[in-house]
Amino acid sequence: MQRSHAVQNIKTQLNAAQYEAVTTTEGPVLVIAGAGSGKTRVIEYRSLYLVQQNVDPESILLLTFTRRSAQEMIQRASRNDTRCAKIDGGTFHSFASKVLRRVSLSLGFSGSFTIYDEGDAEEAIRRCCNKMGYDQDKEFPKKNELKTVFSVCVNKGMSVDDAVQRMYSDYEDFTSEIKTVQKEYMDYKRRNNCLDYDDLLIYLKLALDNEELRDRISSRYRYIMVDEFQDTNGVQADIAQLLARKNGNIMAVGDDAQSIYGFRGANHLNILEFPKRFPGCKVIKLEENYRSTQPILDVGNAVLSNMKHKFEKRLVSGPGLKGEKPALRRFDDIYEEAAWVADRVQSLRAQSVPMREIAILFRTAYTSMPLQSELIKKGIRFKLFGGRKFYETAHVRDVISYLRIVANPADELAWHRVLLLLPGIGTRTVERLLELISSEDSLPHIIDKAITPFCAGQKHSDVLSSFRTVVQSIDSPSLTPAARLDKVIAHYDPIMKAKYKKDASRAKELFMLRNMAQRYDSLKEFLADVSVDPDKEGPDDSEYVTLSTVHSAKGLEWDKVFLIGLVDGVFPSGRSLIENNASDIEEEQRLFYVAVTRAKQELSLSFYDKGSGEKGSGGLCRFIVSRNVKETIEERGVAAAIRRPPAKHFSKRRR
DNA sequence: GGCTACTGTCTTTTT
DNA sequence: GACAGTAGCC
Ligand SMILES: Nc1ncnc2c1ncn2[C@@H]1O[C@H](COP(=O)(O)OP(=O)(O)OP(=O)(O)O)[C@@H](O)[C@H]1O
Repeated sequence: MQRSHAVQNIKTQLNAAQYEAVTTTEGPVLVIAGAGSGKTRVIEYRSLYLVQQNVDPESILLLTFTRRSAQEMIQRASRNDTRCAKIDGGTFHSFASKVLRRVSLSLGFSGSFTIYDEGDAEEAIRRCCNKMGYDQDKEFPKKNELKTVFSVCVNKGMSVDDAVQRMYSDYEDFTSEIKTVQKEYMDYKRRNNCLDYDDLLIYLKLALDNEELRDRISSRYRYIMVDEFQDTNGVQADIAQLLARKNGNIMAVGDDAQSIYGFRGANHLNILEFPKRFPGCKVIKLEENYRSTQPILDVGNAVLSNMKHKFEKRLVSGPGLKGEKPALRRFDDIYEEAAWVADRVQSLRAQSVPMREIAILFRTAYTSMPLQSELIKKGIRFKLFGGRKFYETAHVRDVISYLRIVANPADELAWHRVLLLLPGIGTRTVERLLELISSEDSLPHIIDKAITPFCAGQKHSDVLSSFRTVVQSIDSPSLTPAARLDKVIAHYDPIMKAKYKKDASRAKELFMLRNMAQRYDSLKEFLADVSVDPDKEGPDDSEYVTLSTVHSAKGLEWDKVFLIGLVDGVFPSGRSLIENNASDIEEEQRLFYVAVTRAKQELSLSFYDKGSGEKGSGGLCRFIVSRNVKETIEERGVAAAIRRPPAKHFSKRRR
């Protein structure tokens, strides 16, 4: 009785196609539909529906693109039925990290592995190059280029030869050296008990390829749902398939026109070929858009129609929402634009528009700096997404490294970092110490055999013994991660003050880190989340404007959206133009489509003249210049720009 | 010999 | 503002 009431309730929240997707629980299902058509809502209500059919929530697995979106969906479903909180969800990477801690021994490595972020991986590669003496050659590929090659090999399933030829043909003469570095790098990670992001996927797939392990991992999952399937890569699609092999109940959701992670190996063909991969798959299309007004959708449609790959879909507002044509404004420079946007946000605030319903989107995070200072000047609170900084700043990494050596004493990069901070120790001494450290197998041994003897005859013996004491004291398993951080920070504080003079913001950030750590009981979990979950803070219900890269805005929506910096060479990015690679530029175009379709009621487009540099025209973004797109927008003069006195030319010089 | 402080270069997008 | 490379200092 109660159940049918609940199902009835679900039905009222969905249209017919959505309802069909929600209630088709058995077998493979593909939901493919345009932006704002209610795909996310399908996943949310399907989770709820399953649980209300008395499916064990722990047997439902929800794989999404960011952990934040998984958590949000689960949270919303839980509001209707608290059992939903037990649904298992996360990104492919976070799922892999969790599973591998459990089964790593069967694959031949310890469960206490460290996860490298991009910076760590590059540093490890640098060390491998040095070891081989390749760093002497100035022409040799840079470490980040090498990382890209290795990553492409994994994520696009290519050989080193193909990857080098396709992406860096200049380096073809180095191909055999590059292969050597790759081997060295793999060896290095194994010795140090570390995995990079790609390894997480590779090893998870490896585990799933083994029948017995696959059973151990996947038997508990009876229903699997994957969001944003157009942005999965080959390995991830394989993983999904292997996980679903037993029960066959898998739903993929996505929109091929919104594929924006090709640079990371995503293959938008995955979603189109999903029915081939899963024979008997039911394909459901959602036709109506519930998010945006028709004039906003018209811009999206015009962009869609310009794409080389033709998408037959057209976005139509289901409820027939009316609204203003999106406006396009031109500014003299980026500072004018920033000042104008900040002004507009301020007047919206004066009209009591909730700040949560406003977002300012841009192609690259660092171009938002002028805007940030304008908002600060006006006392408008904002939160920045994308352009990942926090965990990458030197001081945060320093502090985290102390914890890493405790969690995994074989983590050479962490030792390297921590030792270099000590006075009187430079690169040479660090290398000597690392040599000693690598031959010991536990932290106490390392301290006894390597650190203590070294400290003996040193000048700065006071600092060195303080270092030793701290490392020893944070090795106690009974301490919480936060308590350990306290000790580390106490030791690190004077080092930081010496390194960065008077910088209060860094101390504040370490305090934030400590607060985050407080939510964890286990050190390993905390460290795993630091690398696998970029989401820094907990829930925050204060009022703030969202500043975000378009990539990080995927799947989200706001009443008012300002899309700034629509300058050819900025958006599309200069990098994509310089290579003149058609598929890169198309990805930028899809990115623009994603950006436009975030807005519910009001969309403002703006650009400034940059003057043509080497890359791009420096004028208006090429995706807007097309006649059919221009017809969907309203070009506005900028009264505000004239109002601005030359004050900000001042700030321009100072920036 | 090894450490440190200084200078010039370059900055897409993210798990 | 972070990093690589370099010159000078202990
Ligand atoms: N059946 C419906 N009736 C009314 N509103 C709906 C319905 N389905 C979805 N919506 C609303 O439409 C908006 C967009 O939905 P949703 O975020 O699920 O779309 P999406 O397809 O996931 O979009 P994107 O591809 O951009 O991620 C949301 O505000 C959602 O609440």
